[in-house]
Amino acid sequence: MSVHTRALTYAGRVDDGTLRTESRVERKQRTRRAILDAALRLSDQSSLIAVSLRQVAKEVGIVPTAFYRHFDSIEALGLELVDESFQSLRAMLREVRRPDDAATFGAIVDQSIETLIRHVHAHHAHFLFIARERAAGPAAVREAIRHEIELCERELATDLARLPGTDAWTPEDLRILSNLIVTAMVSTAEQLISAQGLSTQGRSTQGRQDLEKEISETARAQLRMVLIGALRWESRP
Amino acid sequence: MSVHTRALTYAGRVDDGTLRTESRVERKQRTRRAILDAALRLSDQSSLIAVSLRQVAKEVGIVPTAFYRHFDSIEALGLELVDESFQSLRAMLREVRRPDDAATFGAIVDQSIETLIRHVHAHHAHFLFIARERAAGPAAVREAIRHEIELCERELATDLARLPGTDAWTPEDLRILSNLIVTAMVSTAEQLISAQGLSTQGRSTQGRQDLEKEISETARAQLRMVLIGALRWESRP
DNA sequence: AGTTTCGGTGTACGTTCGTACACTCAAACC
DNA sequence: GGTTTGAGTGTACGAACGTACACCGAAACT
Repeated sequence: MSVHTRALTYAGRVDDGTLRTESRVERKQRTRRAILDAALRLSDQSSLIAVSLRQVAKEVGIVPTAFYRHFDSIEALGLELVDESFQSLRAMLREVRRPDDAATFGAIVDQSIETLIRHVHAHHAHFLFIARERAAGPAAVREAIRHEIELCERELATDLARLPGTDAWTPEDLRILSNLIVTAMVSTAEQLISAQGLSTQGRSTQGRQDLEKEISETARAQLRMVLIGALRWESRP
Repeated sequence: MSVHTRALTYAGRVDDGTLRTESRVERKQRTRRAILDAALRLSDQSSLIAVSLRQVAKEVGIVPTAFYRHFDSIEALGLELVDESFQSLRAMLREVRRPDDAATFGAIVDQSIETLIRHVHAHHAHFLFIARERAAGPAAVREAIRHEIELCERELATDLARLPGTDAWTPEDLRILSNLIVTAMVSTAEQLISAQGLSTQGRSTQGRQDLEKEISETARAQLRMVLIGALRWESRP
C-alpha cells in the first residue's frame, strides 16, 4: 500500500488536548477531499481511465460502495479534478496579468516564465493531471480540458491587446498568437513536469536543476522569438 | 462487435480461382498485422493502457493465449506501434525536406503545412496513437515517443541551418527554434485529428472542412510568425 | 426524547482480466 | 514418409472489477 495512505479517523484532538467530534458535513468534505487526492495520486502513473473505483476506495480506506456517496463515477470525479486544477491555473494567470504598466517588454516575458515555473512546482499534481487527461482521459474530461484551455487563450488575447505596438493586429491575429503562446506554455509545463518526474527515479538533484534551468531558458527564448515575430507581423490582406 | 472485425481465414482464393494455402510465415505475419490493427482501433477511444489482451484477441478472432505467440505484452505491442507510426512520420519529413532550393520562404511554409495535413489524413490512426500515448501510454511507450520526437527536432534543426539568412544562429538557437516549431506542429496535428473525430459524430461535412481550413490557416500564420521572429533574432551574449 | 438522515459497512453477484497447462494438426524439415 | 515445429485451441484458475442490496449507528432535526 502507498506511503501516502492515511486511514480516515473521525475524531480529532484539538489544541487544548480534548477530543472533539467533527460535524457530519466536515467528515463528508474530508472524505471527499481524500478521494480526490487519492485519484490524483493513482492517476499519476498512466491515466485516470486506468484507475478503478476499487483502487481509489482502498487508497482512501473506505469500502468500494461508499465511493458512490460522493461521486457517480470515476469520470464525474475527473470533471471535478479538472475544475479544481484550472482554478489554480487561473490563479497563476491572474498573477501574471497584474497591471504593471511600467514593465519593459523583456521583464514581462521573464516574469511570466518565472511564474509558470513556480506554479508548476506548487501545483505539480494538478498540472500533471491536466497534461495526461487532456490527451487520454475519458471523453467528457478531455472536452472539459479543451474548453478550459480555449478560455485561457481568450483571456491571453485580451491581455495581449493591451500591449503597446499591437494596433495592427486583427482579432484573428490575436487568436492565432494566443493559441501559439498557450501551446508553447503547455508544452513547457509538460517538460517541467517530466523533469520533476525524473528526480523521483535515480537522477541527481543537480542534474534535475540543470534540466529545469535549460527548459525555462528555452521557454524564455521561444516566447521572445514569438513576440518579436508578432510585432513585425502584418496580417495578409 | 466492431464493424471492422474480419475473421482470419487461412486459405485465400487466388486469381485463377484455385485455392492456395498460405505459408506459415505468411499466416503469422498476417495475424501479427491483424493484432497491430486491432490494438490501434481499440486504443482509438481512451488509451492503450485501457486496452486488454483479451479485447485485442477477440477483435482479431483468436483465443487470448495465442496473443503471446506474437508479443510478450500489450506494452511490447505498443513499442512496435510507435516504431511503425514514426516510420510514416519520417516519410513525411523526408518529403518536406526535398531539396527545392529555388523555393521562396512563403512557399516552404505553405508546402510544409499542406504536407502535414495530407499525412495526418493518410495516417490518421498512427498520428492519433502517438498523440494519445505520448501523454498517457505505458511508461516505456511514452519514453520511446519522447525520444522519436527529439530525433525529429534534431532533423529539423539541420534543415533549418541550410536556410539563407540564418548565419547568426548558434546551435542552441537552432535547438530552441526547432523545439518550438515541432511543438506547434504536434499541436496542429492533434487539432486536425480532433477535427476529424468530430465528423464521426454528428457534424456536417461542411463544418468539418471549415474547421480544418481554419486550423491549417492558423498553423500557416503561426509558422510564419515564428520564422519572422527567428530571422530577427539575435541570441543574447 | 423520538425520529430521520445519510456516510460508511459487509456480503454477494456476474464479468472480465492475465496467464498456466495440455492439446491439435498442418506446414516445414530431414 | 516419418518427425519436428509452432500457431492456434480449450479449459481452468484466482484476482479484480462495477454494482446491487440490506444493514448499521451516530449526528442532525423536530
